[in-house]
Amino acid sequence: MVSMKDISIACGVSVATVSKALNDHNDIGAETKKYIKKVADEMGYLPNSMAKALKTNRTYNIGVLFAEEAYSGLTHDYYAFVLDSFKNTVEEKGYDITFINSAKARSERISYLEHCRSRGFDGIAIVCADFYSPEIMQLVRGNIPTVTLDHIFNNVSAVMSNNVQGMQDLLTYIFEKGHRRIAYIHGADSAVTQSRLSSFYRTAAQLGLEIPDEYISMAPYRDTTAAYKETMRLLDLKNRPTCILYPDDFAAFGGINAIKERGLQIPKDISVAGYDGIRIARHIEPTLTSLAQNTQKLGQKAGEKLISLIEHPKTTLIERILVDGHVYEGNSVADLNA
Amino acid sequence: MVSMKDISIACGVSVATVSKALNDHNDIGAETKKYIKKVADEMGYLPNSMAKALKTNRTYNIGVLFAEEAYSGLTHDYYAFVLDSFKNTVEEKGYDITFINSAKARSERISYLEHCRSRGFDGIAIVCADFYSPEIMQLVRGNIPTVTLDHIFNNVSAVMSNNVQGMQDLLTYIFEKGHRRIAYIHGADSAVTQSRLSSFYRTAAQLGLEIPDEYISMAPYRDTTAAYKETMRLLDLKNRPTCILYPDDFAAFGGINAIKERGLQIPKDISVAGYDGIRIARHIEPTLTSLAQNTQKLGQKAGEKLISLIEHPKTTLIERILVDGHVYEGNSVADLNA
DNA sequence: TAAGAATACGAAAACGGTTAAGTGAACTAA
DNA sequence: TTAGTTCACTTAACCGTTTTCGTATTCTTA
Repeated sequence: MVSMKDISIACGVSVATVSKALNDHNDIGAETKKYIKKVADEMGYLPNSMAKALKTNRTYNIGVLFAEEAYSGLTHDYYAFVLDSFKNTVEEKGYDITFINSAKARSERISYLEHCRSRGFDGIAIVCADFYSPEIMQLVRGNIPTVTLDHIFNNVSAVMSNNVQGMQDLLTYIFEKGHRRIAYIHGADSAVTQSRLSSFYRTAAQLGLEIPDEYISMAPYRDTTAAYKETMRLLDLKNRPTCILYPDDFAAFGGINAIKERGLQIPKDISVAGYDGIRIARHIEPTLTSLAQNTQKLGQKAGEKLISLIEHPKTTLIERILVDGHVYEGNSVADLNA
Repeated sequence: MVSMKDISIACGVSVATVSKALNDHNDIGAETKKYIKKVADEMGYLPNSMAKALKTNRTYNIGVLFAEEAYSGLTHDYYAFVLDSFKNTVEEKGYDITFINSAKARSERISYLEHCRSRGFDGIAIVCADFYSPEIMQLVRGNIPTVTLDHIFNNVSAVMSNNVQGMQDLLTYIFEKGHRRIAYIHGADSAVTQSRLSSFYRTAAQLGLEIPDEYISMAPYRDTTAAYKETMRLLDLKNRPTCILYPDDFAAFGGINAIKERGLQIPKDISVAGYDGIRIARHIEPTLTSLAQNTQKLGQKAGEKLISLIEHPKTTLIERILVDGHVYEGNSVADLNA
């Protein structure tokens, strides 16, 4: 690898001059600057990012935390899209992204925070994780610029999908299609679930909808089997709903299977709606009506906020950014007005 | 951040002693070593990875290249699973992974190779990319230990899913279910497509199957619309196939839609099979029979090979590793023997 | 024309580690 | 006793940058 020293020798100047020339300091003559840059280019010079980081305390590297459980991090449609967008946003600003982990084979395990400190990440994004674990708590208190997704900590910027608006829009859409008996199988307890559930009730009240208790139940996110069971239960009700909302699209597929197994047709006999708007749901019959998250914007906003926190720590405020989703209209919800 | 210097002062020894104590060199007394480690621990010492890398020329960081086109990199089930497995494998060995890109905002764009050199990656994995672009060519010739997935370059280790075995197993499975009129909609031209297609023909010959030309056609990978059209064409044939193979599971959904639209039932009236074995395909009806790639093993083998190349460059041979898949038996292929 | 300012560059320390070579003390062996 | 080892630790150079002070030269300006 050719270093500044090599260039300085080739140019007959000091390495200080080379450094300043390449960084466009203004105490270097225009001629010299041009010459040094030309030589650097010809010699194929590339800055050594470790050396630079060591000296400047800036790595231009962002740590991203993804749950380590399978089926929930990288391999989940929603998170993958958010990450992709986040990645593109920060890379455009000259940052790289590295996954945070706690492996560190050679000695004993280290904590997430220790990993981040050791790597000198300029900032970190917590995309999906067990937000209630002590390790995550330690991480967010570690004084590294941080942004979280879909979870709120004190004093930490967060980008959230607007679950209140989302559920409201979705329920209103279904209501306007003429449905009055609407069931909601919500996900396991969490801040996100709380938002959606309370928005569901509030919107229902505003619309003058009656929601019997038996219409509300729980199935964990992405659990097709549980959704299948709960759907069966709903179908057995004497006064069964005309539409069922699911925790997410994946779970909705479990429900759809139950419905088909009963010989019912969607949306003729019963309607269903999902949440997330994953890609595949638009390509299979029935195409699933769902609240599509704006994953592109979620990732972008998170990236922009984080970089702002890194580069302008004094003037960037800690805030919560809400990103609206929109109803993706498939053909799984019948229009009862027709 | 507490450094070795701080510890050396606290312990009344030189920083060299601290370094050697923490790295378990054997020219440090047992007592001293224990004491230094204890103090380091109490003071919350963490090694500065940039400083270490600068001196040792080892970053313990691996660059991973993912296609930058949407719908094909991170956000694709297959690649996401491979990456996840790769990530877990190398992290267990103390390596971190960082995405390779060519953004570098502040000055003009840099090439992938320049990015890797600048970051000092110990090794790189090319998971999915346009393997024929000049930038990738430059990258693989860059003399950084490299492993590619699903593509073969001279002098570069590659981990490949065994498409020959895969197609053979899948076709044989279908044959054994009694099917004799089998159509294959293959993907766009590529090394992978070539392998599968030639294996399809060879296996068919071995089984004594007659494959009319009209049974073979092309639809790009993951293109539901194209698969839909080709399926319609096949359904219109006077002597239509009893089973259709698709380029991948995603495309298969397009085909399934076409079949359902014709009022045909799967697998009663016609059978279908996919390729990849993506998760969602196991949760919707009909559950899709597909050749499931062993993404876990693909990622793991790639990780192990790469680390071996990094740590034992002399004794590790450049090779191609084939990873077998297996037939995932859904209920989309009818048993005609019954 | 001499003093002050501006210009263009260099010397050297520093960032936080690693490691080859050196050193003093205690220990061994003839 | 003494030279040679071994042990335990220190010195100092180095990795490739950045940046603070200098400083020598040229340019202003009174």
